[in-house]
Amino acid sequence: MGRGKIEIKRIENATNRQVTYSKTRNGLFKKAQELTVLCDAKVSLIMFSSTGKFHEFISPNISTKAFFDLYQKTTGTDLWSSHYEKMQENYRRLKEINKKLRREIIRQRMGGELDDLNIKELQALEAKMDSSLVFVRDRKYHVIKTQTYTHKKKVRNLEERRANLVFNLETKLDHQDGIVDNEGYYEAAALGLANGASNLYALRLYQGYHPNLILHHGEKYGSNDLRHA
Amino acid sequence: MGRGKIEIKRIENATNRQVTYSKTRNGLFKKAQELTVLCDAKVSLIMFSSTGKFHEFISPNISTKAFFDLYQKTTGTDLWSSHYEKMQENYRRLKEINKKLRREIIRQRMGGELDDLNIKELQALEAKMDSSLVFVRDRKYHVIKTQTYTHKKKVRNLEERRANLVFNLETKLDHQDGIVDNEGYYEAAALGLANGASNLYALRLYQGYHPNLILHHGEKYGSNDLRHA
DNA sequence: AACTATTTATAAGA
DNA sequence: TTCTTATAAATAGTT
Repeated sequence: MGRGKIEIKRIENATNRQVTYSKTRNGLFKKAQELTVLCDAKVSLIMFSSTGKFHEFISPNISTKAFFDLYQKTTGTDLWSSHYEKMQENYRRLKEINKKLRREIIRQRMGGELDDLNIKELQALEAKMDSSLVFVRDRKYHVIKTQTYTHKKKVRNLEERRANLVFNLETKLDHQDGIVDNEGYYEAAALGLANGASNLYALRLYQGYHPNLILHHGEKYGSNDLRHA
Repeated sequence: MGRGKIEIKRIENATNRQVTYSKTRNGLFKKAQELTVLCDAKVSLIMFSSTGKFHEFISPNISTKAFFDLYQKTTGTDLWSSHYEKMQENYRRLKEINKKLRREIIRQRMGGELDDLNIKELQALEAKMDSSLVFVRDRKYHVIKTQTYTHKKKVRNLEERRANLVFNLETKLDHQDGIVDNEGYYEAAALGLANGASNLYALRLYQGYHPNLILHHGEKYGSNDLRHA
């Protein structure tokens, strides 16, 4: 509107463009202000000219921050998310470091940083460590005891099984006489029961500690029940 | 502008207000759009009606996020800071918890959570604690030794000083003969040097541990130099 | 939502 | 930039 009508396209003349920007900007601000008052609305109007100049209007009944919060709440968008993510990434990283430190603390802190402690603190620390050590030792002995007991139980189980199998085999052989001699021997060998081999296994098992090893040997007996011993 | 001029104040009639809001909003959007094209500007226009209805225009040559980033960069304000602060507060809080946990770990972890460790881990932990305990004990003994040495030094110092004072007093008495007998005795008593009292002090000091106690007694000798012993 | 009389905004010129 | 002014554009009140 004015002396002549203009086409809505970029004004190439920089001066004209600047003038039009200035005029229209004022018009917009005035209208925004009117809208705020007349209609009790909240308006945020921000603009940057082609030369980067910045102008802003915001309704006086709200702060910029509150306006943006309202904007986000209304639109459901989260303009902070990228910032959040960066911080959370940082947060996770530091959390991981802390986790590592926690582990390291147990192993190394005892040896260092004692210089800051006075005699009382040192005595308290010593007492606490002493009693903690008792806990650790108790636990260790308990584990060893349990493990030994379990091993003994397994061995007992194996020996019983061996005895049964030997008994069965002998009974079988007794009943079948010499008819299946070779088969009988083959079976006994396959089961690891021929001669004193089984006793050797039992001895080893008693000395060994690793349960998996036991099970591995146990499987040679063809008995899955051992897994639950 | 229209059939009649209106005063720029809140329109009380809700329907009229809504109509005016709608018309003016469209006008604003049109102008914002024109400004964007004619002047190659970046415009953000956001508004909320009195009933909370939301409408937005943003120049197509920029995203909302980029616009806000530009806004912050230009204005120097940081709309994220409050969010940052909340997170940082949370962060600080968790850091404090971690700090406490770290201390607690040293004191309590040894006694608990041992159930998850196997025999090898227990043995390693026992060994580590054992050697750590040696460190603590060494440190404790070192502190005790240093403290004892310091005490001995102080006592030696006190004894030297006492000897000097006694010597000076005797010299004084010798030179002044019986003229100031009473004064001399008074002075000696005030200084805590009469008869064997000073020896008792020295003995106590040697047995005591608290430096302040020593200084307190030392002050009775009227010598501030003892503070630096 | 349209109409339109009237007000308001502004293009061009100074 | 600002002022002026002719003219375009927006819109208050009405239908």
